[in-house]
Amino acid sequence: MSGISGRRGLAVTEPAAKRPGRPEGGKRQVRADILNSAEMIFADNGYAGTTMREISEHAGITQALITYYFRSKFGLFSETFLRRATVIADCRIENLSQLRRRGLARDVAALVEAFLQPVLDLRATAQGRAYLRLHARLHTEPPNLSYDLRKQAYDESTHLYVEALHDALPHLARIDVQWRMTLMIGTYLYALSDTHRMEDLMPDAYNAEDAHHLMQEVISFIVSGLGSSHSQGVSSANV
Amino acid sequence: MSGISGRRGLAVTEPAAKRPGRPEGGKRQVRADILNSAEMIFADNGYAGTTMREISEHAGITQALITYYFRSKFGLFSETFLRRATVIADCRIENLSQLRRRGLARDVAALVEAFLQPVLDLRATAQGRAYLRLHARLHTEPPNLSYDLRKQAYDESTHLYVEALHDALPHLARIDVQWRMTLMIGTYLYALSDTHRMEDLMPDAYNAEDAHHLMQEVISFIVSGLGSSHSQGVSSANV
DNA sequence: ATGTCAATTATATAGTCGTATAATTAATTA
DNA sequence: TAATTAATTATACGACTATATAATTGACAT
Repeated sequence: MSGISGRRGLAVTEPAAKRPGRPEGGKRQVRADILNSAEMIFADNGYAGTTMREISEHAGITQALITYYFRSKFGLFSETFLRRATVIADCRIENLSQLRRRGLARDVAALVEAFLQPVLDLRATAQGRAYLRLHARLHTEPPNLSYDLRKQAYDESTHLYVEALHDALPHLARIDVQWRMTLMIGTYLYALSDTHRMEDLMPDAYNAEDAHHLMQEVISFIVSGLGSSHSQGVSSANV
Repeated sequence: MSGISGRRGLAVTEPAAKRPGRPEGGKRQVRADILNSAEMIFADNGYAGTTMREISEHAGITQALITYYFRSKFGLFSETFLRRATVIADCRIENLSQLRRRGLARDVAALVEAFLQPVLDLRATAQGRAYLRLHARLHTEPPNLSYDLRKQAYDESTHLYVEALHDALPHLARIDVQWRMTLMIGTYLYALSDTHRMEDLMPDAYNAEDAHHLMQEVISFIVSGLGSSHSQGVSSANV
């Protein structure tokens, strides 16, 4: 904009220096800036659909700086995902402990809430919603990208909840609990990441105020599904 | 068959000619071959992660032939998706009509089955399972890719089922029916596409009985979720 | 038989991708 | 203060991308 000084002012956080070399001030938190940009763009375009250039432009730095901090595209992707995933998993584990201390660990609804609370909270910020989309998308990315990350981040906490649910639903076989846990994850991932489609299906009635309503819908849907008895439905073999 | 030797024999279906020009026999159904290859590869790698080369090699033809039949990469993607989507949507509509004729249109479980039957049947073949993965993945692809396709293919039939479900669950507000319909779609998409990963992980332990069992799990989970009453759950505001 | 059209390969092109490396500047340390 | 390290830009590179075009061959109608 302003001639010689040549600051672009397009970066998300700060103008940033344009000359090579270490910039003057301390603490530029450019690392976090890169992660935030990556979170947004990976969420929107997926891994293969995202370019390093796009991220670096969004973050207001050069591509080489991404390599400097994260070694490679996949290194960046991995850290972007794990940054929040570990927090979510830890929070779920802590919530479960709290339920146990309060003697509520056999209440299915309480377990579902304890499991979902960390991701529901993410809906409060645009950055958090971006992560939710990234998270949902990871389940459809090629296994060589997603499998280890999912396993590393979520296996432990998910297994703890399967056990807790099995205690809360002792009449179910363990494998059935696992399936229902899977269905629950699919339900919330789709619901939380695909608000656009919801708006499409109900163009007139959607507003941000209904976030709480959606939460209740999701939780009651899941709680009912988890506790369903096999007898119902399946009326005729072929319709 | 031999003639000028250079046949490669690597194509999925037939040896195919190597020289330029129109090949000798009639009816090579190469168009369908391309669609099948595209279905597989788009399903595994997503739109951005798939290259025309990969598809053409898998189909045993040259890249230019894809452009010849489908104009562009997106043209191929679009036709790959719509080829089965229109069949699924039509089948759902027909199933609903049949339920109405048989007086079962107010049975929630019957409605769920009628809606799911076309996609459940796709699980019978590897090609069909590939489409299911592609279908699930479409919901996380960038909107400019997926929006119009989804809308064009599924909006009509989905709206018909929302109306039918509203008739079957008259105590619910219409918007709640729409929420639950969305949750149902998320549940089955995740369940059916994730199943493929299960098959990959334990190829030996997977059999048709388990498939039927899973189907019942999914249906009863969804039927319970659809009919859930709001009162349950939501025990304490913050866990 | 002959000319037109359908179906295919071969080749070229302009652009974009991830990554590697060198140059540069400031902060930190000895 | 001198040397080293951290953080940044600039530039280059080979591989790969989607697509366009030309050449080639057989089928088919006249």
